[in-house]
Amino acid sequence: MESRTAAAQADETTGRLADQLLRLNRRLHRAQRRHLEPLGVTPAQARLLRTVSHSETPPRMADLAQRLDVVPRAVTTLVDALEAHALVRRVPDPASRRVVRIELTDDGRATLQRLRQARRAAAEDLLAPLDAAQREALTALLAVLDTAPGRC
Amino acid sequence: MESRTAAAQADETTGRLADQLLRLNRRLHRAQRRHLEPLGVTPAQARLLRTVSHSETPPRMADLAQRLDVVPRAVTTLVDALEAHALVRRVPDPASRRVVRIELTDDGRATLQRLRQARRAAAEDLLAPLDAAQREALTALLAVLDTAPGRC
DNA sequence: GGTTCATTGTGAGTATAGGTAACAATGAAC
DNA sequence: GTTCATTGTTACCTATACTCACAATGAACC
Repeated sequence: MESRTAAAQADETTGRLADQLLRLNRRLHRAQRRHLEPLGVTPAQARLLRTVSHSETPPRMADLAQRLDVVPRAVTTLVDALEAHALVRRVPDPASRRVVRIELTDDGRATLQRLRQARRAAAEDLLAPLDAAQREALTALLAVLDTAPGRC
Repeated sequence: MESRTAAAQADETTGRLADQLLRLNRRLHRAQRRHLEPLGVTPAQARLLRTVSHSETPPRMADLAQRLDVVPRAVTTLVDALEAHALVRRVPDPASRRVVRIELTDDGRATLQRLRQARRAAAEDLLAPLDAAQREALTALLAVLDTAPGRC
């Protein structure tokens, strides 16, 4: 009987998490949009931009798709938009004519700087209620989820 | 100098959280979609269905918008879809001809049951790497964020 | 050589989830 | 009774990501 109660409790907790995450994500998305709007960059574009900047060598489209955990086709649209704003450049790979490498432009690097501040502000908006220790705890837990994909 | 390092560390943590949440949310969304698809219900519709079921009295559209933290227009679309599948019913309010109240149908109640299991399975997929204590800690942290909206 | 097969990126089209703006119907306040 | 706020909705737009199909390329194999 007690084990059933405990199990029900665990189910309740597990079920609640989905709602909490969805709700939080919606707020995060809004906060990001608000802060990124003046830069003319959407959240997904910003993420791609950061991913490019974190790569030692200019990544291929397929690399980006993998790192962003997205289907390759989705990367095309994002790069299209960023290239239209001259923040990145599609560069042919000399070694293989199939691959396209993505490079940051000077404009891209510049907006990346402003973007970091915007992101920090957005996260700050959202995370204001948590102190430093709680944020550490939260990232630690999320890191476990991110690195160990479970049954997904 | 050390304080700058600590501040930089905090910024790094704060910034990381955004990425982690976005990534996790994408996975959650996929897991939900996978599990809900056989039921013919999308994640947002499922959430609305649950919200209706948690209300003592049949909620108004505006109530749902507020509880779901979306704009009223978004609720219309969701209810349209659910009503098309005969899972909910729009009922005129006798007290005011402006308001529309949303009631679960018998079919709605039935799918709600199957839906709970699907959601549990989806959450389980995602949260497999965490033990019960960690899940408790995570919900606790998220609850703080949900209830105290910070500067949003 | 050529044939087959896998990789890479993208066009076309779709779905989901949300948002704005305008509006008609209604209720409330003065 | 005129003005104002609330409620839901019509119409349209955006962001994000998906599938499917396909052309171009490279690699492997005979």
